[in-house]
Amino acid sequence: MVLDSTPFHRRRPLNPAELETIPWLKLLSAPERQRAVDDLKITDASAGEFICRTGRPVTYWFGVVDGLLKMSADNAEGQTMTFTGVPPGGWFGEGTALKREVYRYNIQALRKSNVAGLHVDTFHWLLDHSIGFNRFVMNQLNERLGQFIAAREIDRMNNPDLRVARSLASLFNPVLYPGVGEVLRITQQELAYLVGLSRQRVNEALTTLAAQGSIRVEYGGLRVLDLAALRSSGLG
DNA sequence: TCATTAAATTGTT
DNA sequence: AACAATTTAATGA
Repeated sequence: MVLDSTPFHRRRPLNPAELETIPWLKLLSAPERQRAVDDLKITDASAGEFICRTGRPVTYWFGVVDGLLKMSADNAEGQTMTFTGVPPGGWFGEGTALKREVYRYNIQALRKSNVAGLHVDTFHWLLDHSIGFNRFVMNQLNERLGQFIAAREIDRMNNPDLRVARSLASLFNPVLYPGVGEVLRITQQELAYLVGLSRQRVNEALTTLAAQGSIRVEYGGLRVLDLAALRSSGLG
C-alpha cells in the first residue's frame, strides 16, 4: 500500500465539461471563480483507492465529478462502518476543512472515479471573500445534518426493503448530489456494500420498489420515479 | 460501421 | 456462494 493519503500526486487541471459539474462555481463572482478554477485539480481514482484517510491532515476539499465513493470510519473494535455513498456532484469534508483538523473518516472509491479537489487554503479564501460560497457551505452542512439524522433511523430499521429505499433516497438527494439527476449509476453490488446487505437481498428489495413504482431497475443503474415515496415508504 | 469476443451485471437458486 | 442469462464494452476487420 502507498503512503500517500490521496491519489492527488496525479492531479491535473479540469476541462470545461468537468468544471460544469461543480455546483458552487456558478455562485461565485468572476474574480472569485477565477481563483477557484486556478486552484482546482482533478484526478483518477481506481476502484478501492482511498481519497483520504482518518487521521491525515486536511489538504483538500473534495468533490465527485464522476464515479462513486464510500464514506466510512473504523470503530474501536476495528470494524468498518459505512456512513454513506457519495455520487457525482457531491462535495465533502467541509466540516474538517473549516477547522483545519484531520479527516475523521475514510473516503474510498467504489469504482473508477474522477475526484476534484480544492486546496484548503483556497477553501478558506472563498469563505473569507464570497457570500455565495458561504451560502453553499452552510446549505451543504445543514442538508448533510438532515441526512445523518435520517441515516440513524435507517440503522435502526430491520426491514431490508425500507433500508434500501431510504438509502437510495439519500443518494438521490438533489441538493447534496446535483450531478445524479434522474438516473443513479450504481450496481446492485455497490449498493449492497453501502447498505450492508447481501446483493441478493438488495436485488429483491429493488424488485419490490420497482413493483411499487418508485424506481426502475436498469442495467448498471437505477432511475428514480417517485423520490417522495422512497423517503416516506413504510411510514403508514 | 459491423460482427465477434470479452467483461460486467443481473436474476435466480 | 454459485450459476446461467443478459447487457455493455472492447476489439479488430
